[in-house]
Amino acid sequence: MKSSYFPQEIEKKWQKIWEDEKVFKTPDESDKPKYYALSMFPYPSGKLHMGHVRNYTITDVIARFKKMNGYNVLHPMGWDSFGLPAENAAMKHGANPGVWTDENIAYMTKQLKMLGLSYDWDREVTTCKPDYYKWTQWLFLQLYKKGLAYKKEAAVNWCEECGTVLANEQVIDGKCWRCDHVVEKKYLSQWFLKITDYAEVLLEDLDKLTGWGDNVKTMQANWIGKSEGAIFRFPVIDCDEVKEIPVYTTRPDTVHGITYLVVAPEYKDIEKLTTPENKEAVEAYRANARKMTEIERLSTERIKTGVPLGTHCKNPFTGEIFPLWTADYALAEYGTGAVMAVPTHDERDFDFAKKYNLPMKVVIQNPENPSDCKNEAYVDEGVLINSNEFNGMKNTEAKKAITQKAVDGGFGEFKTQYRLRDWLVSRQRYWGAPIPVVYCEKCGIQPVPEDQLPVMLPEDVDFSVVGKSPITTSKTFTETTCPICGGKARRETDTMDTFVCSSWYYLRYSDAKNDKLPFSKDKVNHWLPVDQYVGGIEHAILHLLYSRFFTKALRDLGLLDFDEPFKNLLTQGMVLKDGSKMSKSKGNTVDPDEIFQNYGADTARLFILSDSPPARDFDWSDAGVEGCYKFLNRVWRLIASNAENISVNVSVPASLKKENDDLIRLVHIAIKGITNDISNDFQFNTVISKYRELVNSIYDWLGKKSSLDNEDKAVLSFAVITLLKLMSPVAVHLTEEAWHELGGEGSIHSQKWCEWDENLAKASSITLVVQINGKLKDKIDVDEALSQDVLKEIALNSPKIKELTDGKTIVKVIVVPKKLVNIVVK
RNA sequence: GCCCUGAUGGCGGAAUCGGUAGACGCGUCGGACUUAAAAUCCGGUUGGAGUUAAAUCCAGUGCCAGUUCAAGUCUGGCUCAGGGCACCA
Repeated sequence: MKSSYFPQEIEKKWQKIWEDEKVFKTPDESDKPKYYALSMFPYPSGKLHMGHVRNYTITDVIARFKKMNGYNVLHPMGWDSFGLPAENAAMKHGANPGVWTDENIAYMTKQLKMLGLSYDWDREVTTCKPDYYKWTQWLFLQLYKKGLAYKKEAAVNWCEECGTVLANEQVIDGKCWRCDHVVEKKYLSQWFLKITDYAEVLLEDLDKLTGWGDNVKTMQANWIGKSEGAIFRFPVIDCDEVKEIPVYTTRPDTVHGITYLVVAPEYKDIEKLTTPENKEAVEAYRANARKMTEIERLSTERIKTGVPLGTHCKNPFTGEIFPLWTADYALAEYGTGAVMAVPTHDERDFDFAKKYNLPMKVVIQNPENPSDCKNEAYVDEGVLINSNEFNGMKNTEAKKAITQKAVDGGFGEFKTQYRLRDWLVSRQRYWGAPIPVVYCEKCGIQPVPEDQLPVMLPEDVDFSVVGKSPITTSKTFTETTCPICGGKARRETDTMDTFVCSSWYYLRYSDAKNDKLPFSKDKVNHWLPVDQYVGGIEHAILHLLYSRFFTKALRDLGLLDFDEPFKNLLTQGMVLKDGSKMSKSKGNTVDPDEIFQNYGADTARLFILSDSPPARDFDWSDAGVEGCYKFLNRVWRLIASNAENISVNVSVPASLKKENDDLIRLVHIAIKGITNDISNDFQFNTVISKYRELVNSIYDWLGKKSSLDNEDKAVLSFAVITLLKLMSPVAVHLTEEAWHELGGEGSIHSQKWCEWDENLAKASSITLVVQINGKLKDKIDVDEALSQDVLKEIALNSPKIKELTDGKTIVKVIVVPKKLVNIVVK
C-alpha cells in the first residue's frame, strides 16, 4: 500500500472497475426487500453545481447504506432535458437544442461518474428522447380520454420574455419563475390538466405523508387553499337580462349586514348589469383594470377603488335593497367573481365603504366593545344582533343555521371552495413534448391515434423566428391529415410544460426500457412508492404537487395501484458561500471539477455532508474542504503505516487486556451511534464526527503501544476494518482501495453493514454525576451494577460532598440509576 | 395579516426519556519536530472572578414568567431571523 494518499489515481481506477463489473446494477428479481432511493433529476444545464453534489451525495449514501443493510436498492438517474435554456441556446447559435442538450448530458454524466455515485445507468431516462416523450404523449392521451385534459379559452399568465404562457405555480410574486420578467394576463385558448378534480384528495392525503416535513405539507395545503362557506343567490331587481347574482362567502353569519355587492371588473354579466347612465364610468374603470399588471392589481397596499353599476339587488334574508358596484378587489377567477360586502365585519369592505361613504350595519357584537365598528371592522367571534330570528346566536353556529335557511328557501347552498386552479400545460415553444392532437375543420379536435406515437419534433424548423414558436415554421409538422376523415388537418403546435415530463419519470425508472407501455403495472407496483426522495425545497409546490396529482390520476386510470409517489421526502438546504446562495451573478460559485481535481471526490463527498444536517443550509468554506482532505489523509496514514498488522479475516478473542477491551467498546459505540444517526433523519454531520472520534481513539490506542502482540493485532484489525465499512458509503474510493490492500474479497460496497453488541456498546465503568440542588458538584467513577442505595451512599460519602453539605439539612436525595445523584439541601 | 421553520462559543454545529451544555470540526493561541518552511504530532480555547500556576467560585443555550429535586429540552407570553401564502370574500 502506498504511504501517501493519491485520490485522483485510486478514484479513476475504481470508477472503471465498478462500471466494468456493473457493481451497482439493480436486478428486478431478488429475495431481498426493495428500497427505492431517488434524487430529483437535473436539468442538463451544462455543469454540475454544488447543490447537485449535495443532493446526489446524500441520496447515494442512503442507497449504499440500505444496500449494505440487505436491501435490493433501486438508485437511478436521468435528465429533465426539455425546456427553454436549450431552445435559447439553439436560437443564439442556430443549432438544434438537442445537440446542445446531448453535449451537456455527456459532460454532466462524466461528472456524476467522477463523484462515484452508485447509479444503475441501465435505467437512465432522458425526457427529450422519443422513447420517453412517446409515453408522455401517451399518458396525455389517457388523461384526455378521461376528461382530465381539456382545452379552454381563459385569462392566462403570459411571459413576454419567454414568449409563452405559464402555470399559476410558475408565477412567483407576479413574475416568471425562470426569467423574473413581469407576467401579463392574456386571453388565449390553452390546454389544461384538471388537477382541481383532485384538490380534496391532494389535501386530505397530506396526512398520510408522515415522512414529509411540515413545511412542505403546509405549503401544499396553503396552495390548495380549501375554505368552507356558502353560495347565496341575490335577486337583481332592476335588470331584465340578469335575474340573480350568486356570491361565495365564508361568512354567511354576517349576511344581515350586507350594504352593497361587488363584482369583478371582468365579471361575465357586468355589461348587462350596467345602466346607461353608468356605462361610461364603468367602461373606463374596466379599461384601467385591464391595463394594470398583476402586481399592481394585487397589491394590498393600494387604496381600493370602484364604481357603481346603477343596478340593485335584494337581500333575501332581510328584504333590504342594496346597490351593485364593480371594484378590482373582487377577483374574477375565485368563487363566483362576486362578493357580498359587509363593511362592519370585513376589513376590505370596511376600507371601501369608508372611501365611498357606503352604509354600515353591525350584526356581530364585539364582546369587549359592543356595537362599535366605527374605526375598524370586527372580524372575530361574537353574538349576532340585528339579524332577526338569529339574534343572540353565536356566530360560529349561525353560519350553519343561516346557510340552512338559504338552502330551505332555495336561494343558497353549502359550498367548499379551493384556491387551486387547473394546471395550464401548453407552451408556445419548440423544445418540449408535442401535444398529440390535430385540428380538423370537419371533425374538430382529434387525438393522435396511439399507434402513431410519438409525434416527433420536426427538424425543419427556423430557430431565428421572433414572436412565435419555432415549431410553427415547420410545414411537414403543421400540415397533416385527420385520423377520422382523412381530410386536411392542422397539427397542434404547442408543446407540453416540462413539469408534465417530470411528473412521471420516477415511474419510468422501474421499467425504463419498456417499449409497449410507459411501465408495466407489476414493476411499477413492485418498486414504487419511492422510499426516500431527496431534492430542493423549491419544488415544494410545483413538481411535488404535480407528481402527486399524476400518481392519483394514473391510479384512477388503472395503470398503478398506489396513491402517493414519495413515501419519505428530504428537502435539502441550499449550498451557500459567505452566507449567500452560490450564483454566477454573485461570483461566489465553487466548481465541483476543481474540487475533484485538487482533493478528489471522496473529500468533496465527505465535506458536503460534514458541517450541517442535510435539511439545513450549508456554508461552503475552503478551510472546511481542506480539513476533510486532511482527515482522509489521516485515515490513509493510519492504515498504510499499520497495513502489515491488519488483516480482514481476524477474530477478536473473548477475553482482552483492559486497554484492548476499551477500544473494542469504542468501536461498538461507533457502530451503534453511526447506524442510529443514519437511520434517524440521515444526520450525516454527526456520523462524520463519529468517524473522527473513532480514528482519534485508534490513534490514541496506538500511541500507547510500543509493539503489537497477536491480541493487539486482532483488535487493531477489527477496529480498522469496521472503520472502513462504516466510512464506505461516504469515502467510497478510499475505503474500497484500502479494503483490497488489506486482503478484502469483492467490493467493500457489497459487504454487510456492521452489527454491534449492546453489552459492548458502552464504557466498562460509568461516571456518576453528583449534584447539589441540581448543580454539578462531583463526578465519581462507579461500577454500573450498583444499586440505588449504594449509589446514594457513595455520593453522600464523597469527601467533597461531605464538605459542601456540612451543617446543612438534607431534604431529599434523588437517585437516577447508572447516571446521577441529586442531593437537595436547605 | 396568516402559516411554517429556526435562534446554543469567534464560526459550522453536538447534546435518545427533562439528568455532566458546548461532542466533532473550522479558526486561533502555545508547544514538539525542522537550518527554515510545509506536512505531521501534542496541548489550550464560553465569559467573568481567582491564583506564580493550580484548585476553586459565579454567570451562561434570543427575552420574560412558570412547572420540576433538576429545563437548551416541557408550558404560557413575547422578540428577532429565514421561508411560504396573501384584496381568495
